[in-house]
Amino acid sequence: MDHKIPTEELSSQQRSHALKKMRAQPLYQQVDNTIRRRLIDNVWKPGEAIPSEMQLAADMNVSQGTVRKALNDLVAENLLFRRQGLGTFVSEHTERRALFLFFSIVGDDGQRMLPESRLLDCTEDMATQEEAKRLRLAAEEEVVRFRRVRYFDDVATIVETITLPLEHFPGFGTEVEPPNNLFRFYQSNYGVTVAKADEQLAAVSATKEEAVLLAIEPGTPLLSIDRTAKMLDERPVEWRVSHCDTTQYRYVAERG
Amino acid sequence: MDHKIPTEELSSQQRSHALKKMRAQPLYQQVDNTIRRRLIDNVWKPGEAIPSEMQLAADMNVSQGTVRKALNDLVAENLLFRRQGLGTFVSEHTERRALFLFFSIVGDDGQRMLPESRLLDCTEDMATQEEAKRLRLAAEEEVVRFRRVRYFDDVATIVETITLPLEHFPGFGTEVEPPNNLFRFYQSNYGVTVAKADEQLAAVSATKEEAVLLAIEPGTPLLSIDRTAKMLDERPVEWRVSHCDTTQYRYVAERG
DNA sequence: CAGTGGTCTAGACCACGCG
DNA sequence: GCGTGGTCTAGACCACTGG
Repeated sequence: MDHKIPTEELSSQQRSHALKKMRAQPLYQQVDNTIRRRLIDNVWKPGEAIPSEMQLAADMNVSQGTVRKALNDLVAENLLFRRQGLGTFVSEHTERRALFLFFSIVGDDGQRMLPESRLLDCTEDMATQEEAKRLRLAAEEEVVRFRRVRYFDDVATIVETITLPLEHFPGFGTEVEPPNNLFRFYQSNYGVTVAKADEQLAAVSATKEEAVLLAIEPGTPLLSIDRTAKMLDERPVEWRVSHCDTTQYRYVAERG
Repeated sequence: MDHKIPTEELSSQQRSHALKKMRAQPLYQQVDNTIRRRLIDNVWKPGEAIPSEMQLAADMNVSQGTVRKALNDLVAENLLFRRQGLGTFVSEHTERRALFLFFSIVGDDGQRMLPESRLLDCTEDMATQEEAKRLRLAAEEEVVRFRRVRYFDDVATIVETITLPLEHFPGFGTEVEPPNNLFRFYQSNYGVTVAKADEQLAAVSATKEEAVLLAIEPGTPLLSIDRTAKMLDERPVEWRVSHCDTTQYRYVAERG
């Protein structure tokens, strides 16, 4: 920060100029980081409007254009969205967001829909070695582990095993049954916003139990989707392994 | 592009202002489309530098900032890349690009590498109904169809079936054997640039033939990657179905 | 050194949503 | 009408590259 005049009697504009030279990071990245931090700290909550570009620019002693560039990046990451004439808002985990951002299974016809869920079991336990690794937990930490079957149009299609660090989800599953849209539930009840997810896919054989649950033959090929969901600050918060019968459904992706 | 030229004694600023009102499309999108068109028409070829931002701005009678915004979008789509101090360049299908943009299989350890290929067969034929649908071909069009096995560290892992419209690839496969990096070959030898690809994944059982080729048991679950690759103008140019043994490898994706 | 892209500002006007 | 974001311009200075 320095590109403004290093003298005494300075207007706020001149002041920030004085500090803007020799900056290690571009101004718009500093603005980006500041805003990101406020999202992580829940200073601005999902669904709410953040201050206007002009307001933010005045607060941070930068021009509107610089704020705008920072906001553009955050909008591109789906952390914020804009509505012309209204303002800039913090993204929420709506049904639509879940469907298009974090759910990649579609019907043979390309139809997108969220499957219904039926809970199989839910227990609290110490993290296994694999769970600790995926969730970056220290040894001996507690987790909630639950499984469910998911249905498209009443046809059982997916068996899911989900592990959550109990630290971030106190009392999870002991009071109320986990709802179908988990990400929205994490956000509204625990202040945990899922921002990104890494997925690893492989083909596996249906176990006997999976065969019963999905009404298929044991050994039928299933698509395994191994997903780690992360918060705004990149910390993992959910590990989910979904085994999906792809007779009538497909996992879709776009590259390039 | 119209908001310039047709007046006599106006400053360029006045001129552009006078005609920039009431435009249907933002200026930067018109610039984007113009540049995109030149890429599609191979006016600027892969690897080459395009004119500088200042030059483009002067050519199109817009400000550098407007050109910049258009270029930013094209860079975000990986169609162009910039090198500070040097210029803006048209992207090429390098090994690196193939690996990170269009190849999603990684080792258990997260290691990325391109597998070697061995051609099984290669024939010219009429497009099947399915092929015509995937490649958006009219009835009775000719295609080249070939299959190959791909090896990671000399271990057979993937069986691929690839279909190309002969129209875009005259003489393909009859003269030289298709190389390992096909996209680069399409680009350098046929002027066909693959810009995007849609993928559909499912789990399938290995056929007897696949079992032999991959040295596995028949019925072993394989990951099926059904991919349609598209040119800059969205026209499909390659249909590829890869059946991958995921014992030691994974398909990776990132969401959100 | 000149030329390129990268950052930043200041200010104009437009398009939209709401009271 | 007013405040919001959306587009566009003009011009400044920085950082990097090559000759």
